Amino acid sequence: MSVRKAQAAETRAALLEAARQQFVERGYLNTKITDITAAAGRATGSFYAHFADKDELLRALLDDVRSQARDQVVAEVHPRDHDLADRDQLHAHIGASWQAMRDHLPVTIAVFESIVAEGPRSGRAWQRLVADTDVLRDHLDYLREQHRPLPGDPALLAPAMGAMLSLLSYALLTTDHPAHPDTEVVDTLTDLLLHGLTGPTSPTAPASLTEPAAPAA
Amino acid sequence: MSVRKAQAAETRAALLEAARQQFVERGYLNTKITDITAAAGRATGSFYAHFADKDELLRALLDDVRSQARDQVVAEVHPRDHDLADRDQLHAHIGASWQAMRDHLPVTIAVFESIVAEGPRSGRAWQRLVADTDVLRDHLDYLREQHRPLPGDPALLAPAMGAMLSLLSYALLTTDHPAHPDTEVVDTLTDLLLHGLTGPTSPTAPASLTEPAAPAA
DNA sequence: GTCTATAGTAAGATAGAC
DNA sequence: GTCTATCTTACTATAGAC
Repeated sequence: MSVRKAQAAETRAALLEAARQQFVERGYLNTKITDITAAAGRATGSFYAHFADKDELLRALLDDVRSQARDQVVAEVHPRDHDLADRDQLHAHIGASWQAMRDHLPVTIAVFESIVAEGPRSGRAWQRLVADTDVLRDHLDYLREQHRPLPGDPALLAPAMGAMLSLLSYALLTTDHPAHPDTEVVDTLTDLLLHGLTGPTSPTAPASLTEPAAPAA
Repeated sequence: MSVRKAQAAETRAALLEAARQQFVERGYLNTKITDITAAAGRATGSFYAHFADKDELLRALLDDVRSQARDQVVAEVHPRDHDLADRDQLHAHIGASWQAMRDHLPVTIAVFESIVAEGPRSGRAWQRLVADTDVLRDHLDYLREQHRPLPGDPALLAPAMGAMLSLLSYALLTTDHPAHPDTEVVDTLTDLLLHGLTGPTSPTAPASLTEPAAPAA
């Protein structure tokens, strides 16, 4: 690679990194092109040598995230018959999603804002919710095929679960002094999604069929 | 009321109504002041005789919604000891929330967009999630006081449930051809939140203690 | 490719007649 | 209070030297 190309790649990388920082600091919509170039220590005009506009830069950031995610998936292998009704496996799924959103917080924020900014008629919020919960839905379909009891259509359940994770992570991760640590959030969401508000044993079930009335925690 | 005042009130109402329409059509952020005045059949300058900016207009819309909601709450009375572990009552709660978001769709959309536009550092997403699920949290606290089993801290559970409702409603209600009717959504969310993915009876429980194996739907 | 300087644009907000 | 016309601003995006 020539010196010129290396410098160009460096500038491009600096712009991407500066953008990440600014997106967390100001949000995607409030970040101006000049905010990015200033944070990267470059001139305004240099931005356009690498990206047509802010949107194209965001797509570049997204590509990075996706290629990373692809590597991870390949590394882990991910069979369809994961049993989401098993607490450990559900916990792992939710924990991984949460961690991914935290790891890629600038992109998480930027994508969220850009989708909302597109306006309601675009229908992209639903599109993305469906797309992002594709794997989840596949697992639920598998459960259904096995005649496991499910509270509803996997095509609706998966986006619903994704909505909870997505908005809650956005809200919590963008708070300076989070009221709840990650472990608590993941544990709570796991138990909520696994057994609901009523807990593992229904409180209305006759006591004789359950344990000898354990004292509540 | 004088004629002049009546005309003014009429213009104000026309602006509010036009804004509602435009917010659904274009979204809050993409709606220009001129879009509102044009849709209301008024001149651009007239806007500023009634509102300082778009944000103040949104606050006016919010006040309308809040006063309506207040009336409804007063009408229904709403005791703290509603039992959210009872399916009918949980179903009613979720159904009412869903219906409210649909009824006030323009404001739902606008508030959502304006919060996101404020950027991540404002922390307002979490603030609003907590504020909007205030009543829900109160019900959960009550359950906890009665030593009912809960999957986690009501201070986290309530916002989590609110996040699911909020983002899912935004995504679904802004789709032209919704893939799922309201009744299905409310039913599914109710069952998911009540008993989780595992359904009312744990699939790992010995069959002898449950019903004689009903065929899956 | 990167810089400085500037052109272009879109929208918010105001002035002043009626 | 409402209108038309205009001012202002803030940002995007480009031009042209190096």
